[in-house]
Order: sequence, then C-alpha cells, then structure tokens
Amino acid sequence: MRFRLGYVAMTLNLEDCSPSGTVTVSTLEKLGDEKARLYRLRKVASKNIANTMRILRYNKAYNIKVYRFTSKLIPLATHPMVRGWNYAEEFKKELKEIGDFVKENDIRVSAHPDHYTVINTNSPKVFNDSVLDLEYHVEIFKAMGLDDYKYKLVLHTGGLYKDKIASIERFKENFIKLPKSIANRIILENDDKSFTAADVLGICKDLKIPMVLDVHHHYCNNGGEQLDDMLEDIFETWQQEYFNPKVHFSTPKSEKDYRSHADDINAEEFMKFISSASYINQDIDVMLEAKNKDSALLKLSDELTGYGNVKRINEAEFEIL
DNA sequence: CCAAGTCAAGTCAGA
DNA sequence: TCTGACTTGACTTGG
Repeated sequence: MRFRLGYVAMTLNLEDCSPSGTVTVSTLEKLGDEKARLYRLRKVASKNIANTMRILRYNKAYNIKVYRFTSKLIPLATHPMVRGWNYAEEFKKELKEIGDFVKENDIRVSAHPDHYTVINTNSPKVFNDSVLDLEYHVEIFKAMGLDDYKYKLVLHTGGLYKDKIASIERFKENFIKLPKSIANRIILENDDKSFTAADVLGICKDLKIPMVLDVHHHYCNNGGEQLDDMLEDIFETWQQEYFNPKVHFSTPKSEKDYRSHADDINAEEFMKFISSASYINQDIDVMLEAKNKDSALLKLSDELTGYGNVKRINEAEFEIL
C-alpha cells in the first residue's frame, strides 16, 4: 500500500508567501471611489495568485503532490461590495498558468470552502450565499482549466438543527437543487461535532459521491462507531474517481483542547492509522492538518523513515511493506 | 516596529 | 432573543 502526504494552503518555508492576503470591508469603504477599491483588490489578489504559483513550485521541489488551495485567493470575492468584478477574466493568464502546472505535474489540488457554506440550511438566504461561495470556487477552478472529474471541493454536512435525521434529509434535498457544475465538485467530510463518519458515509452512498475521512474528527465525534468497520466502505465511495481516497489527519493539541490541531503530526498515531488502513489494498492520499503546515509534513516524513515496515519513495510518498 | 483588537459569512450553547 | 465561542491567519490601528 502506498500513500502520499499533502498540506493546507500555506508554506512556512518561503518568505512573504501567503496566498490568503485580504483587505477588510472597512478599509475598502474608507477608500472613497470605485477605482481605488479595485486597485487595492487587484493588488492583493495578484499577490495571492503569484504566491500560490510559488507554493506549487516549492511543492514540486519537495515532491509534494497533494495540496489544498486557500479559499481566500480573491479577497472578498463573494462580498456584495465586490460583486461584478470579473476576477477570473482579469487573472485569466495567471490562473491558467497555475492550472497548467497542476496538470503537467499531476498534482492533486482541492479546496475546502469554509464553514459558512452550509448546504443543509433552512434559510433561503444562507443557501443562496452558500451557492455563491461555491460558484466562486468553481469559477477559480474553471479559470485554471481544472475539470470537475478530478478537482474537488470538500464540504461538511452542515448544522444539526436539533434533528439529525431531518438535517441529513435536507442536505440531500438541497444537494439535488445545486447546479451540476457545483454538485459534480462536492465531496463530503465527517466533522468533529455534528455528523459522524457513519452519518457522512450514508449520505455519500445515497448521493454517490466520495467521502473524505477525517481521522481526528472521527475521534472527536463518533457515536461509538469503529473506524475499522467503515474504512473499506469509505474507500469504496472512491471507486469511480480519478484520484485515490483522501484522508485528513491531524493530531489533537492536548487532552483538554482535543479538537484543536497540534503544531505537528504524532508519527506514532499516524502509523497506527496507516497500519490499520494497510490491510485494505488501497493507496491513499493523506492531507495533514497541522499548525506547522509543510514543516510538519517534512518532520513526519523524516520520522517515518524510522519505521521498519515503511519505505520512503520520496519526501511525500511512502510504501508500507 | 510591535502588540492588541478585529475581521463577511453560520451554528450552537447558554444567558 | 441576543451574545459569545468556535478557529485562525492576517489586517488594522494605537502606542
């Protein structure tokens, strides 16, 4: 069994390289005219896009082939104040360059719209805003030339609204209402408070969409379910996909602050999961969520060489013997 | 230059 | 019905 490692959004090892620079609404409001606002937005977006390209080149140098884009690439993209700005057209060349690089190097990129995007909401306004946010993500992928077969958006199920069954049903009903261009991109992840891996697996099977397993979330929120009982079924949801099943992995910050992410990845715990998964003959990609981002990835990578049954193929790819 | 306070958005618990 | 926590990097402003 082989697995690859990836990380989220930002590298700690390049100077001044945030892809998530932004500008606040109040600052924009203080800039009186439209021209000044647009100038500011362009400047920030342009830097974010350039930094994303720098990060991808850096990733290539370290053989890191799994990466999550920031959702903040275009500042305030879906805010009413910015409506009408055709950022995709404006940065067409730069975005296409990113997409071409991704395809040339067969990098697995994704995005994770944040928790304000709620498909199973009761509120038409929240649903509408969520669609706008998803459209923004889709726009970016399209401008990059990255198709909906390979390149996905990871979402959570949403809120419980005091009735889990009804909330799951509403997720499915609302999912079906989404434009195909959005629905085709969506894959679901279990969360740390509301919807367990078994809940999400059920939804994914019904909707025939892949499920991202978050191991840490599972330990936060599981209703007594055992991972070993579900792993094969979870991987099965990826049967029709181009990429292998994706798993999120992070280490709890502390016993007291269990749900937060630690700085690094605990190699021992990581190997426990990998060993349990290795019984299934299925290669996977593991997205690491640690405060130390790619530094945590490289640290884990070094530590994994200490395990006798692990063969390191390169910095971010391994085989279990 | 540094530190403290703030940030577009949703949901939930608790007041 | 309303407020703060959640979580988090980066912006903004005050010193």
